[in-house]
Amino acid sequence: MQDEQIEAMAKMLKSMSHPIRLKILCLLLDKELSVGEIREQVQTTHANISQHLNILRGQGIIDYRKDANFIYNKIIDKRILDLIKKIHLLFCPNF
Amino acid sequence: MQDEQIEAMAKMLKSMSHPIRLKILCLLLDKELSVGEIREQVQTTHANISQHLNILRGQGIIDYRKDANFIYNKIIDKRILDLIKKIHLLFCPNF
DNA sequence: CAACTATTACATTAAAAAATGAAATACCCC
DNA sequence: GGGGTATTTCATTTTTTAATGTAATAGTTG
Repeated sequence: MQDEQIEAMAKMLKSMSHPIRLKILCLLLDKELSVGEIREQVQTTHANISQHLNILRGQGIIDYRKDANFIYNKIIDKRILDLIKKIHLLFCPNF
Repeated sequence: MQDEQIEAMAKMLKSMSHPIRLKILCLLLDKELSVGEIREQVQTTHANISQHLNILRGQGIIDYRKDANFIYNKIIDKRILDLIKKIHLLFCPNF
Protein backbone atom coordinates (compact mmCIF):
# COMPACT_ATOMS: atom_id res chain seq x y z
CA MET A 1 0.00 0.00 0.00
CA GLN A 2 1.37 3.41 -0.93
CA ASP A 3 1.95 6.31 1.39
CA GLU A 4 -0.35 8.48 -0.71
CA GLN A 5 -3.23 6.10 -0.14
CA ILE A 6 -2.44 5.89 3.53
CA GLU A 7 -2.50 9.68 3.75
CA ALA A 8 -5.86 9.77 2.02
CA MET A 9 -7.32 7.10 4.27
CA ALA A 10 -5.99 8.79 7.38
CA LYS A 11 -7.55 12.05 6.25
CA MET A 12 -10.88 10.37 5.73
CA LEU A 13 -10.72 8.64 9.09
CA LYS A 14 -9.78 11.87 10.79
CA SER A 15 -12.82 13.59 9.41
CA MET A 16 -14.96 10.88 11.01
CA SER A 17 -13.10 10.65 14.27
CA HIS A 18 -14.54 13.55 16.18
CA PRO A 19 -17.43 12.60 18.47
CA ILE A 20 -19.72 15.28 17.06
CA ARG A 21 -18.97 14.37 13.47
CA LEU A 22 -19.29 10.66 14.11
CA LYS A 23 -22.62 11.27 15.79
CA ILE A 24 -23.80 13.35 12.86
CA LEU A 25 -22.88 10.52 10.52
CA CYS A 26 -24.73 8.00 12.69
CA LEU A 27 -27.80 10.22 12.68
CA LEU A 28 -27.61 10.46 8.90
CA LEU A 29 -27.23 6.72 8.35
CA ASP A 30 -30.80 6.16 7.31
CA LYS A 31 -32.31 9.59 6.70
CA GLU A 32 -31.53 13.15 5.78
CA LEU A 33 -31.76 15.82 8.46
CA SER A 34 -31.75 19.60 8.59
CA VAL A 35 -29.04 21.45 10.43
CA GLY A 36 -31.51 22.34 13.15
CA GLU A 37 -32.61 18.73 13.58
CA ILE A 38 -28.99 17.67 13.91
CA ARG A 39 -28.36 20.37 16.42
CA GLU A 40 -31.23 19.17 18.59
CA GLN A 41 -29.43 15.86 19.04
CA VAL A 42 -25.91 17.19 19.38
CA GLN A 43 -25.61 19.69 22.15
CA THR A 44 -23.47 22.52 20.85
CA THR A 45 -23.76 25.88 19.09
CA HIS A 46 -25.06 26.54 15.57
CA ALA A 47 -21.66 27.77 14.50
CA ASN A 48 -19.95 24.67 15.76
CA ILE A 49 -22.36 22.31 14.01
CA SER A 50 -21.94 24.31 10.87
CA GLN A 51 -18.18 23.96 11.01
CA HIS A 52 -18.34 20.23 11.57
CA LEU A 53 -20.77 19.85 8.67
CA ASN A 54 -18.34 21.80 6.53
CA ILE A 55 -15.54 19.39 7.32
CA LEU A 56 -17.72 16.45 6.29
CA ARG A 57 -18.74 18.29 3.13
CA GLY A 58 -15.17 19.16 2.30
CA GLN A 59 -14.25 15.52 2.58
CA GLY A 60 -17.08 14.64 0.18
CA ILE A 61 -18.81 12.48 2.76
CA ILE A 62 -22.08 14.42 2.92
CA ASP A 63 -23.94 16.81 0.66
CA TYR A 64 -26.96 19.05 1.19
CA ARG A 65 -30.02 20.40 -0.54
CA LYS A 66 -31.89 23.56 0.26
CA ASP A 67 -35.59 23.66 0.91
CA ALA A 68 -37.00 27.02 1.97
CA ASN A 69 -34.65 28.19 4.65
CA PHE A 70 -33.72 24.71 5.76
CA ILE A 71 -30.66 22.81 4.66
CA TYR A 72 -31.05 19.07 4.51
CA ASN A 73 -27.94 16.96 4.81
CA LYS A 74 -27.27 13.43 3.71
CA ILE A 75 -24.42 11.01 3.29
CA ILE A 76 -23.37 10.70 -0.35
CA ASP A 77 -20.25 8.57 -0.01
CA LYS A 78 -21.76 5.12 0.14
CA ARG A 79 -18.50 3.65 1.36
CA ILE A 80 -18.97 5.59 4.57
CA LEU A 81 -22.30 3.88 5.14
CA ASP A 82 -20.57 0.53 4.82
CA LEU A 83 -17.71 1.56 7.02
CA ILE A 84 -19.87 2.86 9.83
CA LYS A 85 -21.95 -0.29 9.76
CA LYS A 86 -18.78 -2.34 10.00
CA ILE A 87 -17.46 -0.27 12.89
CA HIS A 88 -20.78 -0.62 14.61
CA LEU A 89 -20.77 -4.37 14.12
CA LEU A 90 -17.21 -4.75 15.39
CA PHE A 91 -17.33 -2.39 18.32
CA CYS A 92 -20.96 -2.45 19.49
CA PRO A 93 -21.92 -6.09 19.04
CA ASN A 94 -24.83 -5.83 21.47
CA PHE A 95 -26.95 -3.57 19.26
CA MET B 1 -26.63 4.14 19.54
CA GLN B 2 -25.52 5.88 22.73
CA ASP B 3 -23.27 8.87 23.04
CA GLU B 4 -20.88 6.90 25.23
CA GLN B 5 -20.35 4.35 22.51
CA ILE B 6 -19.94 7.05 19.93
CA GLU B 7 -17.28 8.70 22.08
CA ALA B 8 -15.46 5.39 22.42
CA MET B 9 -15.61 4.70 18.69
CA ALA B 10 -14.44 8.22 17.87
CA LYS B 11 -11.51 7.82 20.25
CA MET B 12 -10.53 4.56 18.63
CA LEU B 13 -10.82 6.03 15.15
CA LYS B 14 -8.79 9.05 16.18
CA SER B 15 -5.96 6.85 17.35
CA MET B 16 -5.87 5.30 13.87
CA SER B 17 -6.30 8.47 11.90
CA HIS B 18 -2.81 9.87 11.88
CA PRO B 19 -0.82 8.95 8.77
CA ILE B 20 2.12 7.62 10.76
CA ARG B 21 -0.06 5.54 13.04
CA LEU B 22 -2.15 4.20 10.19
CA LYS B 23 1.00 3.24 8.36
CA ILE B 24 2.34 1.47 11.43
CA LEU B 25 -0.89 -0.49 11.66
CA CYS B 26 -0.70 -1.43 7.99
CA LEU B 27 2.87 -2.61 8.46
CA LEU B 28 1.79 -4.71 11.43
CA LEU B 29 -1.16 -6.29 9.63
CA ASP B 30 0.59 -9.58 8.97
CA LYS B 31 3.72 -9.56 11.09
CA GLU B 32 5.32 -8.17 14.20
CA LEU B 33 8.07 -5.59 13.83
CA SER B 34 10.63 -3.98 16.06
CA VAL B 35 10.61 -0.24 16.66
CA GLY B 36 13.67 0.11 14.48
CA GLU B 37 12.11 -1.84 11.63
CA ILE B 38 9.06 0.36 11.82
CA ARG B 39 11.22 3.43 11.83
CA GLU B 40 12.98 2.34 8.65
CA GLN B 41 9.66 2.48 6.82
CA VAL B 42 8.30 5.62 8.42
CA GLN B 43 10.61 8.53 7.99
CA THR B 44 10.69 10.33 11.33
CA THR B 45 12.65 10.40 14.61
CA HIS B 46 12.89 7.64 17.19
CA ALA B 47 11.13 9.77 19.74
CA ASN B 48 8.25 10.46 17.41
CA ILE B 49 7.74 6.79 16.53
CA SER B 50 7.87 5.95 20.19
CA GLN B 51 5.15 8.47 20.97
CA HIS B 52 2.91 7.17 18.23
CA LEU B 53 3.43 3.60 19.40
CA ASN B 54 2.46 4.70 22.89
CA ILE B 55 -0.81 6.10 21.64
CA LEU B 56 -1.63 2.80 19.94
CA ARG B 57 -0.65 0.92 23.08
CA GLY B 58 -2.72 3.16 25.28
CA GLN B 59 -5.71 2.47 23.11
CA GLY B 60 -5.08 -1.26 23.48
CA ILE B 61 -4.61 -1.73 19.74
CA ILE B 62 -1.05 -3.05 19.87
CA ASP B 63 1.14 -4.72 22.44
CA TYR B 64 4.85 -5.52 22.55
CA ARG B 65 7.33 -8.09 23.75
CA LYS B 66 10.98 -7.58 24.54
CA ASP B 67 13.72 -9.65 23.04
CA ALA B 68 17.27 -8.60 23.90
CA ASN B 69 17.26 -4.87 23.38
CA PHE B 70 14.60 -4.97 20.70
CA ILE B 71 10.93 -4.36 21.23
CA TYR B 72 8.63 -6.23 18.91
CA ASN B 73 5.18 -4.81 18.32
CA LYS B 74 2.03 -6.47 17.13
CA ILE B 75 -1.67 -5.80 16.79
CA ILE B 76 -3.65 -7.44 19.57
CA ASP B 77 -7.10 -5.99 18.92
CA LYS B 78 -8.35 -8.33 16.24
CA ARG B 79 -11.18 -5.98 15.39
CA ILE B 80 -8.61 -3.52 14.11
CA LEU B 81 -7.34 -6.10 11.64
CA ASP B 82 -10.86 -6.50 10.34
CA LEU B 83 -11.45 -2.80 10.22
CA ILE B 84 -8.28 -1.99 8.33
CA LYS B 85 -9.01 -4.72 5.81
CA LYS B 86 -12.48 -3.28 5.32
CA ILE B 87 -11.14 0.24 4.87
CA HIS B 88 -8.61 -1.06 2.41
CA LEU B 89 -11.27 -2.91 0.47
CA LEU B 90 -13.57 0.12 0.34
CA PHE B 91 -11.05 2.81 -0.38
CA CYS B 92 -8.28 1.07 -2.35
CA PRO B 93 -10.21 -1.32 -4.57
CA ASN B 94 -7.32 -1.67 -7.03
CA PHE B 95 -5.04 -3.51 -4.63
C1' DC C 1 32.92 -2.31 33.44
C1' DA C 2 33.26 0.47 29.12
C1' DA C 3 31.40 1.17 24.65
C1' DC C 4 27.48 0.38 21.97
C1' DT C 5 22.64 -0.33 20.27
C1' DA C 6 17.65 0.16 20.81
C1' DT C 7 14.14 2.42 22.85
C1' DT C 8 11.86 5.60 25.91
C1' DA C 9 10.99 9.81 28.86
C1' DC C 10 10.77 14.45 29.45
C1' DA C 11 10.55 19.26 28.43
C1' DT C 12 9.76 22.51 24.95
C1' DT C 13 8.12 24.37 20.74
C1' DA C 14 5.26 24.34 16.78
C1' DA C 15 1.17 23.41 14.45
C1' DA C 16 -3.51 22.00 13.98
C1' DA C 17 -8.14 21.47 15.51
C1' DA C 18 -12.09 22.91 18.18
C1' DA C 19 -15.07 26.16 20.45
C1' DT C 20 -17.01 30.71 21.05
C1' DG C 21 -19.40 35.02 20.15
C1' DA C 22 -20.92 38.36 17.16
C1' DA C 23 -22.22 39.71 12.68
C1' DA C 24 -23.78 38.48 8.06
C1' DT C 25 -26.64 36.07 4.61
C1' DA C 26 -30.68 33.84 2.77
C1' DC C 27 -35.14 32.76 2.63
C1' DC C 28 -39.93 33.00 4.28
C1' DC C 29 -44.39 35.28 5.68
C1' DC C 30 -47.38 39.05 6.72
C1' DG D 1 -40.38 46.11 2.86
C1' DG D 2 -40.06 44.72 7.94
C1' DG D 3 -39.70 41.09 11.21
C1' DG D 4 -38.68 36.35 11.85
C1' DT D 5 -36.25 31.78 11.36
C1' DA D 6 -32.26 28.92 9.74
C1' DT D 7 -27.71 28.73 8.66
C1' DT D 8 -23.15 30.39 7.71
C1' DT D 9 -18.96 33.36 8.04
C1' DC D 10 -15.35 35.40 10.31
C1' DA D 11 -12.18 36.61 13.85
C1' DT D 12 -10.50 35.19 18.12
C1' DT D 13 -9.36 32.29 21.94
C1' DT D 14 -8.68 27.87 23.92
C1' DT D 15 -7.35 23.29 23.73
C1' DT D 16 -5.23 19.38 21.78
C1' DT D 17 -1.96 17.07 19.11
C1' DA D 18 2.45 16.51 16.90
C1' DA D 19 7.36 17.22 16.40
C1' DT D 20 11.94 18.12 18.10
C1' DG D 21 16.09 17.76 20.80
C1' DT D 22 18.32 16.10 24.64
C1' DA D 23 18.96 13.13 28.32
C1' DA D 24 17.90 8.74 30.42
C1' DT D 25 17.21 3.65 30.67
C1' DA D 26 17.90 -1.11 29.48
C1' DG D 27 20.12 -4.61 27.45
C1' DT D 28 24.33 -6.49 24.82
C1' DT D 29 29.06 -7.50 23.83
C1' DG D 30 33.87 -7.44 24.09
